[in-house]
Amino acid sequence: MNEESETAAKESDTSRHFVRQWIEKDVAEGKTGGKVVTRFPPEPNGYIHIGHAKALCADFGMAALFGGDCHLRFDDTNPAKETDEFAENIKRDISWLGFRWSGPGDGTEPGLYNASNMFDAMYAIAENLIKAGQAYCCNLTQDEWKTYRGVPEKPGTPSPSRDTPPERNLDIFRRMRAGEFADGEWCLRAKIDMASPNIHFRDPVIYRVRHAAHYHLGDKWCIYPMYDFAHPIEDALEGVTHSMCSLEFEVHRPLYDWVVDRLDEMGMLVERGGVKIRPQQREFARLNLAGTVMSKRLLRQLVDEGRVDGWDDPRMPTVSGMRRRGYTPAAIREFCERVGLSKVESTTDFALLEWCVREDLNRTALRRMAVLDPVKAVIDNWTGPAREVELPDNPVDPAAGTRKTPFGREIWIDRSDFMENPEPKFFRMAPGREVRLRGACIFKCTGCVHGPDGSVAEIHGTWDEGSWGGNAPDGRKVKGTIHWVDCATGVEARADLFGPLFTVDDPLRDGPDRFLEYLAPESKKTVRFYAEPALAAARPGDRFQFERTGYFVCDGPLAFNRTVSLKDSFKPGVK
RNA sequence: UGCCCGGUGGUGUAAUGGUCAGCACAGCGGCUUUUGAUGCCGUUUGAGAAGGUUCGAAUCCCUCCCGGGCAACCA
Repeated sequence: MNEESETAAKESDTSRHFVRQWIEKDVAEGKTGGKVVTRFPPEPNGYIHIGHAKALCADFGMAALFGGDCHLRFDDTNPAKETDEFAENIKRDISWLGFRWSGPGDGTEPGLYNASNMFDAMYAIAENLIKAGQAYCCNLTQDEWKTYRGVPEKPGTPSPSRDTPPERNLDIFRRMRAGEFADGEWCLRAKIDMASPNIHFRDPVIYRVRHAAHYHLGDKWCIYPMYDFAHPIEDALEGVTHSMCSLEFEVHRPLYDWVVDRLDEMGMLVERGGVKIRPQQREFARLNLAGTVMSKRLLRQLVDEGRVDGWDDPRMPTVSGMRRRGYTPAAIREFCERVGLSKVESTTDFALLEWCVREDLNRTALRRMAVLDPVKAVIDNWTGPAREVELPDNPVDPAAGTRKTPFGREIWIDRSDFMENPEPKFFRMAPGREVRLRGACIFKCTGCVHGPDGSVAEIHGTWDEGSWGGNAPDGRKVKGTIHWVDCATGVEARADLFGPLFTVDDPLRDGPDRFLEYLAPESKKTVRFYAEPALAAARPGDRFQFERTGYFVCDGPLAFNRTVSLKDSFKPGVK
């Protein structure tokens, strides 16, 4: 397939989603001033996960598609739980996924913005609002406000402070900033519509008092802007044209537009190519993955309670977990593309992610032989010295080359490749049968000896010297081919095997307080195994296919994590 | 029960008033195979319901049903 048709085939699949059509239209109508600008705006209070990867693909993907910029913006408007460590990890994870932020930036580095670097501007805008009679200070308690705000079906009651004159509001607001009030004592509200059926229009809080040190600005501020106020300002001041977020923000959109209107009135919208850039928000469905949870709070709980070994535990749906699991950036991106973008709330099969991972790894991972559940097989008629077999490093990519592997009288094979009393359709090793030892020779099993507990302790057999290389000189067919490791030279290593973290597709079926009830009792299993000598050279991060077994990633000296098993159409017990 | 959003095979999606509703994953069957992998071929399964507009509706309108969101000084 040539490059052109490949692109065409892809476009017919999922890339013409509603977001793309929306941006295409705006570009055609000249609303972008010649450049599409998007942004990815994480709050640095946790690690990003596969759900963020979907947003990343949308934000960076759309910018790339239209030749524009995508900013990375830390939405650090709530100092309570934000840290530099989280911010740095987010940057590392985004880079690892292959995305590069671009654009002027706010002076820290190109393409990078921090909401906190716009606090001065936000404060000035708030004062302008007060002067224009569009915002007022309110000292109702949160409980009192609940009553004033009312219920959606009926109009709310105006705050007693609603008609305070601007001069007094300005005075209180400045005292809020000066630190004269305790948390919650006063706040600043936008004066909009107490009768609106949209609760977010009923005089929302836009600034609150919060005596907490900010991870970058320390104690410079004791008042902080709320998301609904800050986000449209950030977008506008950065010249963002298309601002994408998840579905739950749909009802916030009128407020987003209200703030943008105010900025427009104040003449604060940036101009580009002779056009005023008016940022717009659209919403798409979050990613849900069957068999896991995606909420930052719940993931944090798993970490804090020691249910997993950390944010980067290979069972976690975090980007750092997936990296340690051996997933590739390309596979994760491909997965996100295939999931697509829509407004339908949905749950994606884990199988699709695994397919994307295998698809990528099949092309790129070097093959090695490793026996995870070893049992010894002895070639009783082997008399000569040890030999070497040469095997392709990757049969689907001849350019990967070959490697040599020792072979001798005693080898390890996998316990599951031998059946003393073979069931129907089992065509691996069994007494009286021939099987091919991959790359080496045809082996005829003559029997086995048992250990004290009755299990198979050692398998015996003979080899057909004329079949060296794997094919019988008389042309007879041998259906089964199994992998092996030479006992004399094999290296011992450790592997962690992972299963689903939860026992059901939807761990939240009984609500977020009971998801731990569905935690799988044994989602991680550690085994010691033998592998061909070439595996000893593996460096952390190297990915391999253990032939007939699965894909593994090196996680330390002679330590491996199973990324995903190979598909296996052999169904034991099925006739 | 106020407002907003959404309903296409098992799953995720495409189509934008005009061929038998397409693609992918999963499933199933077959061929190839020195990985029961990969590759290749085939195949099962779908418009939430009822009306209406139209020569023609997944697409437009209406009613109903179902699912989700919104009432933090979180984001």
